[in-house]
Amino acid sequence: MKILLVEDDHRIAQSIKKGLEQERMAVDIAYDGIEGYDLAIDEEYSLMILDLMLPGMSGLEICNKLRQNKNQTPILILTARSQVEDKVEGLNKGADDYLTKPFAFEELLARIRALVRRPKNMEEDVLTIDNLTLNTNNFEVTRDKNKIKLSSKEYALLEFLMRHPKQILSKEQIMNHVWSYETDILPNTIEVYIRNLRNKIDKGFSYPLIQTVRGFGYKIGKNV
Amino acid sequence: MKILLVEDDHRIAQSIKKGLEQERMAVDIAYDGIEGYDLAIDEEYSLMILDLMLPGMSGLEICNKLRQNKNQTPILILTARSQVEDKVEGLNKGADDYLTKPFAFEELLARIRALVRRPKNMEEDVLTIDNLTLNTNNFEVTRDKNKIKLSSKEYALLEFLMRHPKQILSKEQIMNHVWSYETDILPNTIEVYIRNLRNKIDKGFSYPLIQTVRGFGYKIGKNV
DNA sequence: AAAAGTGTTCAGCTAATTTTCAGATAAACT
DNA sequence: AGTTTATCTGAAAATTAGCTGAACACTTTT
Repeated sequence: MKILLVEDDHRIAQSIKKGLEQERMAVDIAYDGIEGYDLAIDEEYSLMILDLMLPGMSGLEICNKLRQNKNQTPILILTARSQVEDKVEGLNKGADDYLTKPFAFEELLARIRALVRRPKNMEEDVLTIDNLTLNTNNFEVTRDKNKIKLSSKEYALLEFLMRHPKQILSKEQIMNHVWSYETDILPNTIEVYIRNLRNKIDKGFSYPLIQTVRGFGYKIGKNV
Repeated sequence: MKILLVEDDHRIAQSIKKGLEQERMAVDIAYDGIEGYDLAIDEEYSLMILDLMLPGMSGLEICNKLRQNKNQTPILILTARSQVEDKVEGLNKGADDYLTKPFAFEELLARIRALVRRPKNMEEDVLTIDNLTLNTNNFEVTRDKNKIKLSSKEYALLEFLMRHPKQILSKEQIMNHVWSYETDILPNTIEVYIRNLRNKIDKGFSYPLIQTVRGFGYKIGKNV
């Protein structure tokens, strides 16, 4: 999957690129609107991510022009919170979805997954680990048929763990994926969330699914 | 692989250079920002390592200017712990990653490997010596299919040994690579770690894989 | 306006890890 | 054989990672 990212803020661009590459996607970056537009017409992308505010040509302009040229590639618009009013206009001009900054990386991933999901390649949207399930459509989490109520951060953390089963995820990785790139939290915050999750999904069951790997991080799965 | 290192602390610069050259990389050093910037535009590097605090021109300034000139070379920023807040700004200006001082040399190497890893030349991330394997993705270590649990220092030491099979590594080399350049440990600490590793990966097997070379150091591999 | 829920921090605790110490072993050198 | 020096070892001491109950500031619900 090849993605075009047009974003003038190098920090955001690099961190998105890094994250997407970890998900085995190929990412081209353009740091201004003109460069972005040129790439968009020259290359074949599965998805384009456009920042709204860009030097040279705005995301909306790019979007508009591409659609006029019958380019059907899915487009995701990034906008600052103050620009939310532009949402309507953005979707008008042919964008398929939008995401307000700042966002947690996993939010972006979720949008991307939704946009490039083709009816044919039925993606699995119920994640399952042992007798624990997480339904990404209705956000329902169950263990052994028992419904479990989670707060949104707890849910986001659990989803991240479940998307990387058996992998050890460090606190830093968790921080970078589950929290917005602007927030700065202590490592202890993650410990607290892990405890909360354990209280909800492990407590009362015969074996735990969240494992601590001291010195490295956490992983999800039945312990072998 | 040619690397530019811009660092005004001679001690750190030299020790990094020495370490990288051992890894068969060519290293140019600049001791101030201006010299560094000039080298960066004159030469072609595969990677640049910039200290944040530099006489003449700061690492950020260099980074910024290079990016403005469309220089795409990966940049790794070194920052003191007290300057962590600058992380945001650093990544803003186009740096690809950052590392806080003090660090163990192997941490730096890991970042470098990540930054210059090209999607095409799938690097091997499972190290193997005889029937001993170390998976750098999930930190799993096995000998003859038996999973072995290591603490993080034990793991770091074993990884270092396994990345240099059959080479004799002196206690000093081990100290410089596996421990942060600030920590000061007795040589005996390494002896203790070697014993711990032996207890976990050699004990109970018909032949040992960790060899002592009296007067020189240690090496890993089946003894011939 | 009160109550309940959420995200985050804090301080104290425990247990594992890291480091040191002091005596034992073993190789190398007279 | 005796001495010297490097390495090994068991155990103690110091340090740190992770867990926990509770507090705090905010939001949302009632």
